Amino acid sequence: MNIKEVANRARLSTATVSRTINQSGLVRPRTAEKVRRAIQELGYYPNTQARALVSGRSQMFGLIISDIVNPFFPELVKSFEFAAIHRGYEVIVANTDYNSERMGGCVRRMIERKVDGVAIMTSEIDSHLLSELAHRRLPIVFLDVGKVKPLISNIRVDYSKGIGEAVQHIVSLGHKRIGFISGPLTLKSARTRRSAFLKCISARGIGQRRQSVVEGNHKIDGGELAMTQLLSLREPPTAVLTSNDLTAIGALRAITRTGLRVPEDISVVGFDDIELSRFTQPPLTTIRLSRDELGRKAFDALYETVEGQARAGHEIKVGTVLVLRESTAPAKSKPRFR
Amino acid sequence: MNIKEVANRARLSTATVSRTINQSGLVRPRTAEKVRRAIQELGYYPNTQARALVSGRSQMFGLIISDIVNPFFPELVKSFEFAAIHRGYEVIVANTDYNSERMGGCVRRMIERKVDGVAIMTSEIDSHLLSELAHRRLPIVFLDVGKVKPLISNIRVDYSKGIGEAVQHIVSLGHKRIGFISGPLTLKSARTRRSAFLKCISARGIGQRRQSVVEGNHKIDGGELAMTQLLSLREPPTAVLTSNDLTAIGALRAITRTGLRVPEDISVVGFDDIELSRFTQPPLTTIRLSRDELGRKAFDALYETVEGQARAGHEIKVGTVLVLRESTAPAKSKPRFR
DNA sequence: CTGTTAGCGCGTTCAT
DNA sequence: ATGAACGCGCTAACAG
Repeated sequence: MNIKEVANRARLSTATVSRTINQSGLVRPRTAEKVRRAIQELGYYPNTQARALVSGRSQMFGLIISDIVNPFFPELVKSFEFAAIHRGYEVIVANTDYNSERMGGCVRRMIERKVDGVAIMTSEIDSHLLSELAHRRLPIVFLDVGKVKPLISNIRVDYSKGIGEAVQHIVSLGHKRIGFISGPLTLKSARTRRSAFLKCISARGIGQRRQSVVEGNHKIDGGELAMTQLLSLREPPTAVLTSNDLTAIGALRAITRTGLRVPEDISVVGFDDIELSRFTQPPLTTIRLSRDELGRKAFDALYETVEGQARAGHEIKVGTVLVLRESTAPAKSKPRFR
Repeated sequence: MNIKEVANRARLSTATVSRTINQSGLVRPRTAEKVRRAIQELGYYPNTQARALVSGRSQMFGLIISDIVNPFFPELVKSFEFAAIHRGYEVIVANTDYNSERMGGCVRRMIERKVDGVAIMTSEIDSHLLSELAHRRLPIVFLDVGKVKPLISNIRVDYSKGIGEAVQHIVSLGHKRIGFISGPLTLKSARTRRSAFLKCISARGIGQRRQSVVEGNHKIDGGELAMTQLLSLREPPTAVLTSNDLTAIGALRAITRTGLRVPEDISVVGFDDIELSRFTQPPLTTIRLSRDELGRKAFDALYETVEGQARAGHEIKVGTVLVLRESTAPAKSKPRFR
């Protein structure tokens, strides 16, 4: 089943069939109709491989993420794919499992499959991989890494706005001792969030103790552990910001387990606004980073670069915004500790 | 950058290079070494498209799921991909969004991309799509749908064991009124789970009222709503089984909101054992269906069919097993209702 | 407007 | 053991 069979059936040449399929406009409507009928009757689909071979474009994008099981990513993947399909692109997804060595394998696969571009949405990037990539003249879009160049786009997340709003919110509720549970500091994104928080705090002239900034692992158990640490301080914070929602959920658990209540005794703020956050007990006040937007804009960046004539890279901003729910409340004058 | 350049550099023919790459064994070790060096120096990767074109095999599998955002699927996708990469296959994932019309588009994409096989892991399948697929001589693996034929494999989930264990567990705790919250009955999988439950119940000679089997939507809000219905009955059930964990989490919420407690007042059992279930309040007793196993076995089925000489379909069983956590407890003699 | 034909990069005969 | 040449399905350049 190929273009030749269609041509035979329509009693036309393969060229005419090809032109009809590709809407080149140089085909008489009546002829085109014949072609379409033949295609219909045979249930013919063009062979993408062959097309890719001759055109040099695979119409595929790679999407590299850390871990599809992390609830941060599925929405990102979904919106990226949605945008892609819409434009006739296919997506190859690869997980690095937070392992920068696996990244090499992912990139290799992408190159072998001749993708037209790659979105690298992980927070860890091996720098010597970058040179390998640049070498390939492959359009890439990064998340918060490196700088814009020809072929290289970048999505910049503006953490400061959302975190600023959160700190403002917490401060206006009368909280004085504000803690922070970061992600694993090996992750660039975790470091960025942490320093954005610290900057915000000090900009407001709030004294910040070293010990009330602790490290989690961006998972529930890490959040729980970290919160337990904070609770064991002589003067525990009355409000805690976290580096992602899973961490916040862990914190919720630690607090509840101790017999304290959220938000009456301690306020908690998450980060990301994953689906689940609406359903925690209590629903989580959190800083939303729209993965939907991230995925869509990542695709757009690649698409613009590939289809555009200049092949220029783009710099795209994505904002964060505070979502108020029920895990934050005014500070008690005398918080009840055991 | 192609095989010809490598050949030139190694002062050999493209045929020899090709043979070396494909391990045909017909190359003198010293010659092969030359080729490898040239490949190394040029950083050459074979063009997968061209290979696919000539070999007729794309080394890609399609994976069709309902919705990557549904926490049931990411693990499945991950294990499928893991197995695939391991064997040199690439994966194209497609979401139907529970929309059987979109399924058509997904299948179309798969065919266009000339995948070597498709795993259809959604619970809804348009029957007239099946004929289209069968027509293509495309290896397929289904989940609980249809029967095994040449090229067509099937994964059968044995719901009865896990559900049997759960019912047994609940009954042995002294519960008499056992409710069930199903998934949307438009979904085959939901209907299967529901009827497995009903069969179990009646097999044990437990009277089952119609009204204590209600329909959810496999999401948290649906579970909450359905549980609210159950709670408003004159004699609400003292234990509730659900069609998936999200539903169970919704039920948890509804119960807690009413001022009742889990498991003291009402026991809840989930289904699937998603990651999250360990972290609910209380941790969820649930019937585990390993998505990991599902993904791996789905890949294996396709792989065996494609690489095997007989191209036969396979029937693979996947079991379920009860995971005891803390959302179930002995029935109170007189449950406290408001 | 339509047909003929030359590659795209590679695997695979068929020679040597 | 190695090389020359054909063809996979398609698009594009050139002819008509």
